Amino acid sequence: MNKRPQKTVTALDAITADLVAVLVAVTDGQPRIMTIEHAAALPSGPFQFGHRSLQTGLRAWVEAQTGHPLGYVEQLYTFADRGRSGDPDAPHRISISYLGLTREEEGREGADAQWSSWYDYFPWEDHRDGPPAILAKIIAPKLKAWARSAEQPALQKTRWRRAAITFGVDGHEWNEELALQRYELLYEAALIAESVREKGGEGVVPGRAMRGDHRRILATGIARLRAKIKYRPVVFELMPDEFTLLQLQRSVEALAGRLVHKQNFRRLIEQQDLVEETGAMAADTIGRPAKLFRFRQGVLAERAVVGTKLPLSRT
Amino acid sequence: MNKRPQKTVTALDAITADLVAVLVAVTDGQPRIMTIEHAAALPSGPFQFGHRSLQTGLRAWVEAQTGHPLGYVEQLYTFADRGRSGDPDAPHRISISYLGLTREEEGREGADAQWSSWYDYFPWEDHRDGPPAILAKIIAPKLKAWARSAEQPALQKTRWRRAAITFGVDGHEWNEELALQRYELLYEAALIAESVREKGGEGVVPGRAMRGDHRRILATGIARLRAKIKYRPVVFELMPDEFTLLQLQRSVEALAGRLVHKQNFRRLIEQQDLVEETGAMAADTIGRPAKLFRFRQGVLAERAVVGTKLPLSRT
DNA sequence: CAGATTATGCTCAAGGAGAGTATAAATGGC
DNA sequence: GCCATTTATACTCTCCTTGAGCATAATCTG
Repeated sequence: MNKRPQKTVTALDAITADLVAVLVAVTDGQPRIMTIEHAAALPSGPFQFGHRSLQTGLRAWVEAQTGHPLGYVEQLYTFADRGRSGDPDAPHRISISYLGLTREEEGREGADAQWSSWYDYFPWEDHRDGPPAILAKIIAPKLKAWARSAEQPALQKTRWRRAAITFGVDGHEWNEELALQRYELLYEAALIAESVREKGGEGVVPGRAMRGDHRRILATGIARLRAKIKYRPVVFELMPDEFTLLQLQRSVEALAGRLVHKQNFRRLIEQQDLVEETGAMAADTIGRPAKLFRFRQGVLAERAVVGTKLPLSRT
Repeated sequence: MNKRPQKTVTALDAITADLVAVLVAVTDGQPRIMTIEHAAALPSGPFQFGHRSLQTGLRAWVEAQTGHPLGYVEQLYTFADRGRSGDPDAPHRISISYLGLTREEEGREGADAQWSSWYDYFPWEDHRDGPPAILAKIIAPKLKAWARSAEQPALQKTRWRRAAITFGVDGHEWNEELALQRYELLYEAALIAESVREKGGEGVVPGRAMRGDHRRILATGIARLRAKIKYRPVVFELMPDEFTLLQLQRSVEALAGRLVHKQNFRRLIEQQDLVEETGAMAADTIGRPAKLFRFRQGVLAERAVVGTKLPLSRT
C-alpha cells in the first residue's frame, strides 16, 4: 500500500494517528453500525504515509476491513490518549473519528465484519416503546447510589441533578441528543465496563462493551446523527431509492430512538418539497398501499446548505 | 518544556500534529481574535511529548505565545495536508483546531500577539449595517465571472446557484452561519490570496490573508460560534461579570454579524431566566440608565446541557 | 362482510417569532 | 427650565409552527 521508502522521523513531537469510522445504516427499522473483531470494535486503522488525506485513509481501511464502500462521511471528533495504553513512555496516539452513512449491501462484509444494532451497545437509548425498563430498574438506582457516595452534600446534589437531566428522570424530559453525555456520565460513575477496567469498581450497566474508546466514539456518532437529522436531510443517505413515507418515518425513529406523530411527520416532509412521488405504489403490504417516493435531487443541493426540519414528538 | 529523553520513532505512520486556537473575545462591540506574527497567524504549536492531552498542549502554546489564559474551549476540526508544504516526501502534518472564548485582559499580550477584528479577515461577513458594499460591487461580479468561466452550461448554472445561496444574493437570504462555505467557495474560485498562492490566478477579494490554512480555521470557528450562540449560552464566556441587556445584545450582534430586534431579544433573555438583576444601574451612559445584570450561575449547569434560544431577526 | 391495518386529509388550540406602538428616564444644549 | 436626543422597558398584534386528535379511504384476512 505504501510506495514510498520507509522514513525515520526523529522527533519528540512524532505521534501516530488512528482513523475510526462509525458507519451507520438502517435496515428493517433498526439502526445498525459496522463492526469488526466480533462486534467489539469499529472499523479503524492508522493514518499512513501513503494516504493522500484523512478521508482517503479512512475509506481505505473501511473497505479493506469490511468490504463495504463508504458513502457520505463527516468528521466527528479527535481524541488523544496516552493514558489508555498504560505505558508513560509511549508516544501520543490520537484517534480521528468519522461518521459515515450508507445502505447495507448484501454479502459484502469481510471475514470479521458484521452489522450490529447500535442499541446492543446502548440499550437505554431506545425509547421507541417508551422508556426502557433498565432505566428505572437499574440505571437510575445505580446513579443515585453514585450520587450518594459523594462526600459533600453539595456534590451529591449536583451529581444527581446532572444524572436526572441527562437521563430524563425525576421530572426531567428525555432528550435523545444527550447520548454522549449519558455515556460519559456512566463512565464517570464507573458503571461502564470500559471505565471499570481503568478505575476498578463493579456492577456495570447492561450494554455491550467495545475495545478502547470505541464505544465513546459510537456515542459521539449517535449524538451527532440524532442532532443532525433534525435540520439537515441526511436520512436520505440511509434510504433506498424508493420508499414509502412510513418507511422514512421508521428510519428517523430508529435513529432518534423515539416515535414521531405520523400526520405531522408527513406534513413536514411534504411541505418542504424534499420528496416527490414516483407514481408507483408499494407492493406486498398490509393495509392500504402507500405511494412510493424518492428524494428530489434538485433540492439536495440547496438543502445541504440551508436545512430541513423534522418533528420529534413526545408521545 | 519536555522532560522526557528524546525518542526516535521509526515508523511509516509517524506524523506531527499542530494545535491551533481560534481565541475569541468581544470588546467594544467588536468580535476580536487573538493573533500572532503580525496578525497573520493564529496561536499554534506542535502537540508534544510532554503534553498530557490535546487541550493541555493548546493551553500551553496559547499562554506561551500570547500571555493570555484560555478559558472555555471546544474542539473545532482536524485538518490534514501534505500538499501545502510542497514536499511530497514530507510526513503528514495534521492540525487540530479549537475554539476558545474569553474576555480581553489589558496588557497581557506577548511580544508578537495582538487582538484583531475578525472582520479584517472577512469583511463580507459583517452585515450589521446592511449588506456590505463589497458584496454587490466586488464579490458577486467576480463569482459570476467564475461561474461563467465553466465549460458546460450546466456547471455554470450550478456554480452560480451555489454562490447565490451561500452569499445571499439573487433573491436568496443572507445566512450568517455559512461563513465557512463562503470562504471555501471563494477559495475554490481562486479569489482568496491563500488559494492564489496555490493555484495561481489574480484579482482576489478584499480581506486580510493568513499563514497556511489559518484563515480557513478562523472561518470554521466563526461559523461554529454563530451557530452555537443560538442554542447554547456561550455568550456568557465573553461578557464581563455585570452588563446591561444592550451590551449583551451588541455582543451577540457582533458575533452574528447582523442586528437583532431589541424588544424581542430582551423578551427571550428574560423569559429564559438566564440572567438576574444585580440591583445596580449602569453609570456613564447616554440616555436612560439601564439595569445591570449578571448570569445566573445555577442555570448554567442545566442550560449547558439543555440549551437556550436567541432571536436573530432580518431587519 | 367484519375486523385489522395502514394511508391520507383536515381541523384546532397553544405557543413562539417577528414587528410595531407607547411610555419612561436620563443627558446636553440653549 | 425646556426641548431634542438617546436609551430602557412594557405591551400588543398577527402570522406561523407545532403538537395533537378526528375522520375517512383503501387494502388484506378470515
